Amino acid sequence: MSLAVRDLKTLSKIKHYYGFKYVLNPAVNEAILEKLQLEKTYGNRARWKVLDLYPGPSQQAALFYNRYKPGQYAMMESRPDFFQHLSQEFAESPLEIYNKDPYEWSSYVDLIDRSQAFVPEKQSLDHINDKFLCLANLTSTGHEGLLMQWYACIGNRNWIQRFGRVKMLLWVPTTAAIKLLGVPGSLSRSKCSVVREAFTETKLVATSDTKEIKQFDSSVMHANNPIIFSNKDVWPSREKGISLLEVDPKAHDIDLDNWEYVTKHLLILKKTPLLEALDSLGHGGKDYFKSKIEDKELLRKTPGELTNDEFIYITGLFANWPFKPDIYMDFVDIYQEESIM
Amino acid sequence: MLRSFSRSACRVTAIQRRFITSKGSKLLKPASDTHMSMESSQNSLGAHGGLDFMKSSQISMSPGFDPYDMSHASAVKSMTQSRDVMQLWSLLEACLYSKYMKRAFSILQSLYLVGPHRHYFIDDYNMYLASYVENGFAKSIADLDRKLSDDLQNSFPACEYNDKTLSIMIHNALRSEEVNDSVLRSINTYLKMNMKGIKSIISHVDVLTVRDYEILLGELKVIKSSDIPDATRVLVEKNISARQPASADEEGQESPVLNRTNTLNDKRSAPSRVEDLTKGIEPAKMAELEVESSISLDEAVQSLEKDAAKLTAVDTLGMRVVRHTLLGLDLNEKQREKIAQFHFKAEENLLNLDQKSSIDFFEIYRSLKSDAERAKFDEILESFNQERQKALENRATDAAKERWKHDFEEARARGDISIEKRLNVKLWKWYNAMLPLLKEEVKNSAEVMSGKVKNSTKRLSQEEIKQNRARLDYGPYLQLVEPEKMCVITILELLKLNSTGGVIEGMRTARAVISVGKAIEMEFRSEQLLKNESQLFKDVNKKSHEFKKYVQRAKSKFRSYKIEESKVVWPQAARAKIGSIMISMLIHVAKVDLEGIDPVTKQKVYGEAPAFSHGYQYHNGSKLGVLKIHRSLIQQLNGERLIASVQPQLLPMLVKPRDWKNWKSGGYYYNQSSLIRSKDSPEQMAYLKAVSDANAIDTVYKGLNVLGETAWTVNRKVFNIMSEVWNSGKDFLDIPGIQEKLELLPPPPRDADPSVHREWKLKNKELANKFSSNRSIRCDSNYKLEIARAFLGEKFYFPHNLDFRGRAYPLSPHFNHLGNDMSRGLLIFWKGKRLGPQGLTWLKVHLSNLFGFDKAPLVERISFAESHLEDIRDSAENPLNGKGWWLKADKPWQALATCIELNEAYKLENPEDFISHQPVHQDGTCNGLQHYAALGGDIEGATQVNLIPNDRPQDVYSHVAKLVQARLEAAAAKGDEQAKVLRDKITRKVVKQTVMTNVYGVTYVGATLQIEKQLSNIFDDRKYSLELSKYLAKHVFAAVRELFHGAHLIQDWLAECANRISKSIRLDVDEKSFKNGNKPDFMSSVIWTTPLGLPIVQPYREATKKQVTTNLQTVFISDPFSVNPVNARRQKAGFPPNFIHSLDASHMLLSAAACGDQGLTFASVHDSYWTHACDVDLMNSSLREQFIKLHEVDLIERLKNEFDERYKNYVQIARIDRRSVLARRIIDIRSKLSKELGRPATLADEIYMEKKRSQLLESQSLEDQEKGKQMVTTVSVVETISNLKELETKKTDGSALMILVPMKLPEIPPKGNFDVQDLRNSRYFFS
DNA sequence: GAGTTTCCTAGGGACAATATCATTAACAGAGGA
DNA sequence: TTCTCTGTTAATGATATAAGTCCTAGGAAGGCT
Repeated sequence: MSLAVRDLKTLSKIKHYYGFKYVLNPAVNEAILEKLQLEKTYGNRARWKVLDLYPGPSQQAALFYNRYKPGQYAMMESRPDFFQHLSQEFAESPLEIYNKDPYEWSSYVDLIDRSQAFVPEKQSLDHINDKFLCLANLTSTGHEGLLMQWYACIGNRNWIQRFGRVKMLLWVPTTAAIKLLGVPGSLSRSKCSVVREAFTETKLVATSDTKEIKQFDSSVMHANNPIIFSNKDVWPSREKGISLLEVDPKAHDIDLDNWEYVTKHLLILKKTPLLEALDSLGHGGKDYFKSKIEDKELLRKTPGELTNDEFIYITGLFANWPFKPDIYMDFVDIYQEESIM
Repeated sequence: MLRSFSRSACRVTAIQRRFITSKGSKLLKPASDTHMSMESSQNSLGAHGGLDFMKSSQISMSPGFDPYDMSHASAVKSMTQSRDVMQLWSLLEACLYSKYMKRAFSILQSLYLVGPHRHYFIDDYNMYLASYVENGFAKSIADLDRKLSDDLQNSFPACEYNDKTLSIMIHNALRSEEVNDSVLRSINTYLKMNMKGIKSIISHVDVLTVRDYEILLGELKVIKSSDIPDATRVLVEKNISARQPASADEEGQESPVLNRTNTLNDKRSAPSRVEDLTKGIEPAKMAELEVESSISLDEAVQSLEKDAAKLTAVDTLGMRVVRHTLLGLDLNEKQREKIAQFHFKAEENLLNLDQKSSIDFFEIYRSLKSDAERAKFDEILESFNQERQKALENRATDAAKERWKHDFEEARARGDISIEKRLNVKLWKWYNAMLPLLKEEVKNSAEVMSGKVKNSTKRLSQEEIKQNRARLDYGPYLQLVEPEKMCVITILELLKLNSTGGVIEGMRTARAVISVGKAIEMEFRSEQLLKNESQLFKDVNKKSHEFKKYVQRAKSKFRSYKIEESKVVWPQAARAKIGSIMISMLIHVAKVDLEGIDPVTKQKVYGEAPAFSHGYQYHNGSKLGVLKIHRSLIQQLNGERLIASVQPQLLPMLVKPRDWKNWKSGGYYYNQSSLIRSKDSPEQMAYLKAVSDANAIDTVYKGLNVLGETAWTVNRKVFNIMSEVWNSGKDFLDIPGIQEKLELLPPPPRDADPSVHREWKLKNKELANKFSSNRSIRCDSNYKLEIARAFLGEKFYFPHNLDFRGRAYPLSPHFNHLGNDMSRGLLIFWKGKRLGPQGLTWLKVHLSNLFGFDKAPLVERISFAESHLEDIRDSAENPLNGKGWWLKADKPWQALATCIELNEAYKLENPEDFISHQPVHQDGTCNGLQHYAALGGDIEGATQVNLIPNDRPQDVYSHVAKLVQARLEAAAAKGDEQAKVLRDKITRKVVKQTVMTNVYGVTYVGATLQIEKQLSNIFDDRKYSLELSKYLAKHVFAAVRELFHGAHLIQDWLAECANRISKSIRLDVDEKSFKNGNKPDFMSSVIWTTPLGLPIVQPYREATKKQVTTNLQTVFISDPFSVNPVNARRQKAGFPPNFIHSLDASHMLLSAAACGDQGLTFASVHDSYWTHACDVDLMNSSLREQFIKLHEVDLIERLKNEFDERYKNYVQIARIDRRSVLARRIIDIRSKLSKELGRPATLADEIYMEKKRSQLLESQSLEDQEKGKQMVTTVSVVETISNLKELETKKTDGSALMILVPMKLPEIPPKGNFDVQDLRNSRYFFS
């Protein structure tokens, strides 16, 4: 049996979209699925488990299910209007709806560990998990933080990523996609793009035809050749567009704590020559690294031009620095004191 | 009685008066002139209880006076100009001091171009000219003549010289080698050129030196002795007679200064303004008296000291006199010996504790037997302290440096090379490393500025070019203070800022750079005063003691003259730039030695690292520049006494503060402080200046001076106990214990659930927070204790100034009587008074109050103390090892002090004979509510807060608690779960703080937190208790509202007024305010005048901050001169409490003045008033009288009149239904207007139209008035409508029409029947 | 159908700061009229 | 000589940063009496 696929006109009647955006043109969604060629990764459909976070109007879910009929398709949605919509839509279908907030970490513990309602297979780190796929929509600007944390979870191997290298298909605001896909030396190079580089292989699958897409690095557009759909297919449609990312986690053995400290601090001074920037890592940083780094060419580069491998190299030196600062004291507590009588 | 009846009478008079004054003043005159003209009519104005309100409010509302609240465009223009002017001034000043005359001249040219400033331009030119002369650029008299005429005719044609210019010319003429005929001719010409009389020329003591006066008077005989300003005159005459003993008599006869008619031109030299130390005595007489006594002393010194066997050498004669006088007192042997050995070196820094062989002045003073002896002692101590104060204020940095050097040399002598070197040794090394670097930089920037380095001539790298460009910016400021001093300042500032701003082991960069810049500026200012001083007095014969007094007096006069004159402050950006230069140099050179473990080899490694490191940290995604201090240094700092780094401007004073005479003259001697500390609000400053110049706030000065006159000393017994506790390092009462270093929790495994990571982060933040707040409390306590230690046995004073609402605060922030229980416990009055019967009982009451037992009738409180006599004795004699009864008090340290005092008294046969120094406090019952009750005439409220006589004091808090209880019962009965949980938990303590702060406009959130603090003791679950607190806060608010209904009506009225004012538009706004469509920027802040005449301007505006590039990083600082829209929210929320505060401040100042008149020693903490135990009754009756005096007038009515007047013709925006008749008429008018304009009319156009109408209506000509009446504008249409309220709609969509309506303040709530006169018999009003 | 309740959203607040890029304004200099 | 155009630079404005997201007021809607 096939699930009904609602069109934009119908779905736009849902009252609240809670700041999220969805592509509601079935043709576009079909084209995307076509392009992804998920069947190559997920051979065993019957044991394939899909977790759909913030499914919203669920057009994509319906299309997905119709196309692949995975063994288990679970949706996590707690927003009243959407939950209600889903309840009606999929009452008689094999799709499972869980009234839990994907924002809460505890929702996953409940779903997976406590209730055992959705138990994915844990797989080793030498390949992408071929029984578990995660779909999510994080297109609300307010949820950008969550997106970044999910990326961090990939590095930490916790959250759903504890089941191995779980592929994720993420709808995100185009601005976030731009930030994540920044390459060394580009304008949009930032810490989160280094995170992306370190932990994942991320591809731009599709993006709306808004003007921000000029800011994607040309190499990205070239290599990923994304589907560019009309922003009119997005609901609710504003001037800012959304993009779909295909995230394939990588295995890594990075000394995370030190690496975080080093990248975070160096990238504040994106355009300052590395030698100078290194001084901001701690007392006497300049002298120490100058004595350790042989490659003077590297010292002339700026943090914004460094690749993750170079960051890892610097992290290694940092870790062996006898007088390195305490990286866990790296925060401030503003708003105390200041009470001048 | 109905309010409307009593309220209207006053209004008529106000308007009439305004009419009179507005006719009398000219529009374009500078504000101060306008006020002068008003002064003449002031006598008729003082109708209201003799307070200064009327006089002052009229000044600030006079037509010519409009400092800030003008139309947006003109405000922006004038403010940008005044900002430019400020910047130019500070640059000009800097250039002059560093002798860049060329650049200075070009700055002058820029200043000249600033139109509105033209009026004052001559002052700037004079400054330039004086510097030109002083630095010897004028080769001859003719040379300068040429320059002057050339400058004034060609460069600055619109500028005219004034008398000061002439005095500079004269000074220049007198500089020439010999004083011959041509000099005389020139001088005569100058004198003839006077604008306001010769006397006016001669009055410039800041230009003319004593020697100048001598020549003018003695040799050339071109001026009369009576023309010379008082303080200087005596000096000049004495000097002449010293030089020419033969003619001394002759001159002497001429000199008696009886001429009192010379006040016309120069107010400052008015003889009635007697110098600080000689209050009340005519100067000339005083001088005579002193000459006599000191001369005889001089002789006596010789004879007496011959006998003294082992006197320590004292070099100056003055100090010999001091010591001599001390020895002449009736002292015991031990004291004599101490004095004999004491150095009496004023230069010895008070803070150099280890080197100070201390002498307990207080102990000596207390042991004196007669009043006469005490008076003599006080006088001599004052003159010694005068010198010490000067040394303290001026030599702080040198003293620090000397100490470092000393320690360094000592260490070197010992051959000490251990890694843990003493801090001072390090500092000395840094200093020595930094100095050459700085000198080089000073030289470089000097070269850049003098144009020697051209970017084009030499091949410079991009960076050097950039650096040179920056040098052009900060260079001038770098030349002002000796490099040596700047180095010391930088080091001290950075150490002082350790662990501030929430940074764990360091500080915020932004704060650091500004602090350093500011400290350098401060140094420059006081140095500048000193330099000028020595320059002008260099020829004065200082050898004899007799002269010292005159010199001192003349200098002090000169100083306040100079302080008043200074108008420049360095722009924040300049401070930051200078600071960053200094800091980056220090970062470069300051190193610490380290040892650590190599993570790879696991070997011990040694190294060296910069002591400071610049980096960044994130907070919520925003970056924060931080300056980290190396951990090894932090550990050392914890153990050090950092007292030396406290700026002297932050310490109590050893002598009586300079009296407040003027809005920027008072307090410290070598540092300027302003009457009101309104952080960068030029708006309020402008108002303040105007009323101050018109002498409309003399009561304020008087009150403040009384506060400043109170002499204090440290309670040695309490200090010793505290010191013992402190040194144990354990936590005790509110002093946290020593904590080594911050231990954070280890991170959880990486693959733990994200929620675990989150928990870990939160916990660590909490730990860090706790750590640093403990650290800062301990550090602050350390400051207090160390300052107290330095001032042990000393007599000292707290100079006060006001916050923007008029509340008084001591200028010295660390240690003062406003501080916590600990500071208060340490302070006692210098002066002692016999307890007497009343005093003894009050002391007991005081103790009872300190225990929190303060709401019982006095008898019960007395018996409370009496029933604990044994505990008191135990606490006093065995504070740390006894039963520790005092520890149970609400305010333990003060309780301990009182226990000791009582115990001492009871040791006497008759305790009433005890001489007590302990301040006894009298606190109002929720002082804010007292004022509200008086304002609203609210009988029930008045009863609750003891305005109405009663035999038992009322306890508001218990009462509110009861009401809340009742509400909870009711709610619980309805099945409210939260109410059920809470109903038996409501105590007085739970609601107390909320009730108290409710008056002061505490927000819902704030109240919730307060209550949560109390509930957290009962409930463990933080979340749950927070929830309950929220619920309870609502009930407490409601209960207070119910109980003080009248107060809340007033409060709401005040808030609504503020709301409307801050959302109103002046008629002369322009389009710029309308830049975002129909949402104009509102510019009017709430302004009112306190009963004492102090104008208050609420400073809440939307701050605009900008990034400023400095050497280290950019810093984000706000520009105080930018014109910003008001922050309506804060204006509204702030006004009710601020208004009440301005009233309690007025009450305090009035009481202070009254108590001062009665000879009481008086101190106050806002609404807690202190005096000697024996004087409490006297003070109490004063407090009541002054409260009555304050509230006799209907203050609310008067406030409304003031508002109506000040905000007359303002309009506000309303929304009405588009379909109404009114709306249609308005649309009609608008379309007509559009047609006339040939474009769509905007709100701005409408306002312009309305402005024209109001101008016509207010015009003098009847014809114009008639025209105005005929005019139909969108506003005039609204005026005809009476049911506007009904038409208003809240809709924001198309159905609503935005219209302008005249701003109208709400009607005053009706006043109740309470008569404030009843207060006179209420003895629990303050208790 | 009026009023109450509930739920959403905006919007205020503390991106209570800083590096860097983009855009605009100002300015100087050259070249043409 | 004066004026206009163009290239350069200074000044100003905008945006991203990290990564658990605070709360409450106000308004619309929806479901109830």
